[in-house]
Amino acid sequence: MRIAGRIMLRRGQGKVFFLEIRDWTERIQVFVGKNQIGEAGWAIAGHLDLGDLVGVDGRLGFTKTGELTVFAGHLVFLAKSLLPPPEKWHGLTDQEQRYRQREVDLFSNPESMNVLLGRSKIVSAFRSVMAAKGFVEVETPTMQSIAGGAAARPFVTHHNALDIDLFLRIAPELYLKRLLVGGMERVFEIGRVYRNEGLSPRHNPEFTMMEAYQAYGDYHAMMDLTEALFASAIEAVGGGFVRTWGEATIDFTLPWPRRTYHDLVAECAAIDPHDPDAVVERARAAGIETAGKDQVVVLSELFEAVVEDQLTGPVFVIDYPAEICPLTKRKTTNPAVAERFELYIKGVELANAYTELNDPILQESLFRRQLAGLPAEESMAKMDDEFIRALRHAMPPAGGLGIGVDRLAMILLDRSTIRDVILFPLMRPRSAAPPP
RNA sequence: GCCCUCCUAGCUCAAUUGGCAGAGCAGCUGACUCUUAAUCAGCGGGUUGAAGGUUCGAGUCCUUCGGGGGGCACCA
Repeated sequence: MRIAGRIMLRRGQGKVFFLEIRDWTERIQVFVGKNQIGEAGWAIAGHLDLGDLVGVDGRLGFTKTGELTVFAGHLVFLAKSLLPPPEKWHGLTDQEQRYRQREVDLFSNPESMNVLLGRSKIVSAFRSVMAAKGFVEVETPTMQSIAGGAAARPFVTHHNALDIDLFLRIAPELYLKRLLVGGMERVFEIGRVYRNEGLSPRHNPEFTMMEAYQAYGDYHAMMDLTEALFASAIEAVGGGFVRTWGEATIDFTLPWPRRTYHDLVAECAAIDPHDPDAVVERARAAGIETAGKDQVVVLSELFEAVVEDQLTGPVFVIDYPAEICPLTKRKTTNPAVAERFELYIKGVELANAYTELNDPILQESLFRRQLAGLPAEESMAKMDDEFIRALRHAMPPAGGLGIGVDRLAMILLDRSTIRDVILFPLMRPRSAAPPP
């Protein structure tokens, strides 16, 4: 049999020694004996160090102690490690180095390898589900002249030939909806979005979002799709539907509860959300500044302060106040309520979806309106003339969905920080001179 | 931006009240043909993140700076 991999351990015993070789799936022991591989092979073997990559041809068998072993008949030097590997027992434990030198982390800590391969399984599962449901994967601009589709501070860059500033996208939403207008009835995109905001265990400036749009669907269809996607992701990484995340236990058994925003505020804050005085009073009690802010902005901040942390299991929070959802269709029975949901798990927002607003007249007026208490930067409502023009050609009624892939990976792979599920999280560059 | 905390050999970590900077692994030399983080004998390896200060004496105390981690804020 023939194997290749990195030398992780070497145990010498005179004219025979044992190697532990690891590839990205497994480790196996190799027996190398002077009499067995001959003078030339023994000469090569003398130069092997921990960290080197070698190829081995030999017979598969068992040692005296019963360990599965490749008895080397021939050794091939594949690549030399000039730098010493991390300590063989503890591996690389320093967080900074694990992120800065991810390649070393990956080959020395199998746990890290499994987590990051697990992330890839989740993304593959998403693609399989979407393909099975007839969605096509597309790619839309990541450099945009208007950073629309979400509320976030964008990164700015510059195109020299056109001499224009461009924003790195904060969401692909508006372009994907233009594809609906064009007749691509089921589209999705998995890609990076960029938000110029702080770093935290749940925030990296670039992160991966999946957005999907389904013509003739609505937000209920998106809830069903979300459940199907998560179920498939859970099956892909294994471990069942009742899972631990840190100290917590999360039960993903389908279906998940669908609770209205209104009911949750009433329940968690113990007030009537329709009573403006009660909302303001309760918000002040929670330490929220209310002066000069619209009622819905206060309500929204109250929701975050009082409700979000109590949303433990997977729960769809549905039917948001229309004023804070400028891209969402209103309920035909109640125009004050938008057909939107957010999926929360242990207080973390994992998904956000709408029945998409497809009325160009209303959309334009919502883009022009600015809610009091919200600076332009924090508003989703940014005028995008190209998008409005597209809507004027008639966009089919549709459901749209966005899922934070990194946060899902964190929860399904039981990691407490988003940096553990991103191959190369953003770090401040080292100022010291790099090694030669 | 604010608060807490950490930074000692390539890696993992010690160093008592402020009193000679150490160990294991890795490396080098030697012994060993069935080991399991192999073992045994020996040898090298340091501007203790940086600069300044207090002190007879600083890895240890103080100040500033750099970097990391955690938390807060931000992220509707």
